[in-house]
Amino acid sequence: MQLPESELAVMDLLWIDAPQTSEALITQLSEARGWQPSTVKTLLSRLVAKGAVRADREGRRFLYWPLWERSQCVSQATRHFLESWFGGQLTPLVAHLSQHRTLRPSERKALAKLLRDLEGTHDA
Amino acid sequence: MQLPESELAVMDLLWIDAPQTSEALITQLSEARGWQPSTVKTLLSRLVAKGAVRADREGRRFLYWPLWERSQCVSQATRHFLESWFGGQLTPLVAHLSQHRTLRPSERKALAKLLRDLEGTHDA
DNA sequence: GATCAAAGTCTACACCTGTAAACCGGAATT
DNA sequence: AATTCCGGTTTACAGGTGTAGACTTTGATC
Repeated sequence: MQLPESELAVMDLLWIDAPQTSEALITQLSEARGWQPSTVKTLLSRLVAKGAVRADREGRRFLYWPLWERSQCVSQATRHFLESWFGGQLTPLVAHLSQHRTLRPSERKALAKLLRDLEGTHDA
Repeated sequence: MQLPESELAVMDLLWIDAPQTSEALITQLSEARGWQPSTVKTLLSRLVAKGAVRADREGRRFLYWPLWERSQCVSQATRHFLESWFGGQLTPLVAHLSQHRTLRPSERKALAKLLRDLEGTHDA
């Protein structure tokens, strides 16, 4: 469930659209990150090896599907991040951001709205 | 400004209280993480090497001070994390947390209050 | 059927990280 | 002065990560 940076780049593409051929992934990542085809192939192998991606043979090539769900990975990464820096709490993170001007007013408003919406939706 | 997990553990102690001797750090980390004295020494060396910590000779031993500011490191780590998973935005993170029941009501309330407070404090 | 090209597998290699033992120099103690 | 002990420096070593070349296989083409 742990995804290093470069493997994440591959997963991100598969989460946007699946299945995809290595060719498609190579094209996108070559452009977006300047990676060589080999690099992408290696990453795909590693992802398949760790069970994050499934490779279905389709004729001569493979079709790659993400097996790990994005939301799962996000949860994991988020938990880890908050744990490491904010005692596992979200509030201190927001406090930090606001203290450092990193929380733009638009974001603050969006957040406030989101919280207002939640207030009703969720149970007490 | 990048701090791997284990070095962060050392910094966390120095951010709580500085300066500290290696002995003090070793004691705490031996207890908290089960690390051998050598491990802590290695981490201190690495931190000094990368300029995150200063070692001031005091008689036979050193006193260690954090040079990197916690808030700086937090900002860096946060930016990186949000960038990696949420397109650099905070709102999607909160949305994710709320969708996955990871946002306890108490946290939600604390957050709402924080945002209300900010509303006045900050400029338009 | 021989050949080519593309997709996949193996090998590589340097750097980072976690974890720690070995060693060394000087201060404290006997 | 000899010995011990403690803090600091060096060396170690395996596993993960970024990045990619070399080699292999297999369908496609001449």
